[in-house]
This record gives sequence, C-alpha cells and structure tokens, in this order.
Amino acid sequence: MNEIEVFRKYVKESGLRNTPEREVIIEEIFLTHDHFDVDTLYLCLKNKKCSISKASIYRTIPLLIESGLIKEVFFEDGHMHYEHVLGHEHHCHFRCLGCGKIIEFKEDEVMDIEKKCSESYGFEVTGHKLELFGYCRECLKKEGKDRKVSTIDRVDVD
Amino acid sequence: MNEIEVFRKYVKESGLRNTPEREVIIEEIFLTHDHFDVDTLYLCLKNKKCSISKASIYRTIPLLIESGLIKEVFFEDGHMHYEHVLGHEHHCHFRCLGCGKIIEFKEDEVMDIEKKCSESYGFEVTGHKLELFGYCRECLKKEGKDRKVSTIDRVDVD
DNA sequence: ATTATTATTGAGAATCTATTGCAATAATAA
DNA sequence: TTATTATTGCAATAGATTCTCAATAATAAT
Ligand SMILES: [Mn+2]
Ligand SMILES: [Mn+2]
Ligand SMILES: [Zn+2]
Ligand SMILES: [Zn+2]
Repeated sequence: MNEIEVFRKYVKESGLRNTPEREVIIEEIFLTHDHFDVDTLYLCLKNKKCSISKASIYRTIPLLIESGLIKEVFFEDGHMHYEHVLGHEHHCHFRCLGCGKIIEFKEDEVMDIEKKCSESYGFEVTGHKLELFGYCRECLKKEGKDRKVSTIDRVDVD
Repeated sequence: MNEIEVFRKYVKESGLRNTPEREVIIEEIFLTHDHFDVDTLYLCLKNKKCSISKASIYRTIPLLIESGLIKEVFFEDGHMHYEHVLGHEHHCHFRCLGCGKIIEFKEDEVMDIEKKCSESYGFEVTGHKLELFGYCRECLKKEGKDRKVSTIDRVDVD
C-alpha cells in the first residue's frame, strides 16, 4: 500500500472525504526524503502551479499525522518541521550546534530502552524521539577542536 | 553554588547586568521541579504581586539557557516548555497519548548511544533529548487494554 | 443521472506566541 | 556623584496557526 492508498483507507474509515488537494500535498511530501515545514511546502506547490491554500495545508497536516504518513520532527525557527514516515526507516537526529545541520542516524538501542521502560513502569510505549546535540566533524575541524572520544575515521554503525 | 550565584557569575563574565527582576524569575523557577512555560511563570509572579513584564521574561529565558540554569523540554500547545537543570538530575520524558501526562524517568543507556555516535561519526555530543510516547498504566487500565510486554508491578529501575 | 447532504476549500480576519522600538529607569564603572 | 549604557515596561509588530464564512465539490441516497 503506497501513501495515497493508505490515506484513502484512513479517510474512508474516519468518515472523512478525500480531495485532490490532499493528494497533491501527499505526493509532494513523498517526493523527497527531506524534512519540511508548512511554508516551504506551500511555496513549493505554488511554484509548481498546483497552489493550495495554507489553511488547507494546516488542516491536512493533522490528518497525515493521524494516518501515520508523517510525523513531527523538531520545532525550530518558530515553527514545526515534519518528515514522512511510510517507507522511511525510523531514525534519530543529531543537531550540530555549530552549523545547525541535522544529521540522521540509525540506532537500535533505543528499542531496549523502550522495552525496559515498558517492563519497569507498565507503560505501553508506541514510539520515541531521540535527538542528540553537539558539534559535527566539519565544525570541529573548523574550530580546530579535537573530538572528545575517538579519532577513528569511520562513518558506518552497527 | 546555587542558581542565583551561578547566574551572577554568568552575568559578570558576559558583561551583562544583574537585576532584581531576573533574580525573582530565577527564584520562582527553582521553587518547584515542575515544567513551566512563559505564560504560567508570568501569571504566577503576577499573583504573588512581584509582577514582571512578559517581555522581560522572554528576554531572560535565553540567558537562563545560556547560563545552564534551564533548558527547553518540549513544544506543546503552541509554545515551548522548560525545566530547570541545576540540581535536577538529567532524565527522559514519557508522554502519555491518552491523558497527556508527562512522566520523568532516568535512563543511563542513552549515554552509550551518545558515545557510540561520537566514535562512529566523529561528532562531539554535548547532550540529548529522549522522549517516549505511549500509554500510561492508568490509561491502559481505564481502557481495559493489556500491557504489551510485562505484567510485573515494579516501579523502580536500575 | 439527479438530488441532497455536508465536508472541504480559499480568502481573509482573528488569535496567539514571540520579538522589537522606544523612552524612562537603574546597574555598574569612573 | 556622575557618566555610561544595559534593562525594563509598554505598545507596536511580526510570524505562525486557527477560525469564520460563503462557495464548492465529494459522497450517499434516490
Ligand atoms: Mn529525519
Ligand atoms: Mn523533566
Ligand atoms: Zn556543524
Ligand atoms: Zn495516561
């Protein structure tokens, strides 16, 4: 089931109505794997001549979250940033405090924490959000700082 | 060094000036361990007759973050929520999607992830934010759901 | 197909959060 | 005590999101 089919199913089951505007929004969001915010999405569609009002975009976002197509990633510069979920493996985010860059990385150990938390507190954990802060390799080089822990030059994990 | 002393030191070293307004804000923030937002802080001080303008509160928040006294915790209901840091052990947050409750818990394993991330990518990791989502014990009981993983009734961890 | 029902749209107004300009005030240094 | 200038409070502003409402169109019923 692709993103459009998922949304159609969700819409039907929720007693809502599907519209071309919503499908255009979904298609644009799933075109790239980048993080996005309402304004860039709005301008992007405007440039492609398939302009959709901001109100409709704002009204569609909660539906896309509810249907599991997108999720909130981080709040920055006064507004929320999102990413699509379907077909995009779960990952964490590293934010460089030097250059502002966001770097994605995969990390399974958080699942252990989830499990431990379930067992210990009786929670049902359905998801998580992990963000690391610090300085990226480029910023460390630029400032001539040394990395704290290691000097190995690997990029692969797991 | 308590929070006021830390702030005085920070202010001096940064070439800023300390003011009674700022100390009132800090004292209020360190009165309880609760999460807070600008508006509740403002109203709280207003009720205590030590009213301080919202502009000053907004202008003080970045200084408190910079000096390491508070940090951002989560963005909810259209605005940021904070907590004080000094004298408050680092912890993660579990958010119940049922009742909205935020539950704090301690978790050391994230440090391993930080370390692994440093070593693998050459980042200098200075901090993290981990949030788990799901349903708390009370909400699970209310809905008659069963917990996924365990039925043990412990609350202590580590 | 036609009609009825009502969710959705777009435009702009309204609301809410956060920032900024400015004159008065007050913290620090000389 | 005086000079310097950061800070304050207030009001204006900017920016993000929600809301109002009339027109439109998706779905269900006929
Ligand atoms: Mn991402
Ligand atoms: Mn907390
Ligand atoms: Zn960087
Ligand atoms: Zn709950």
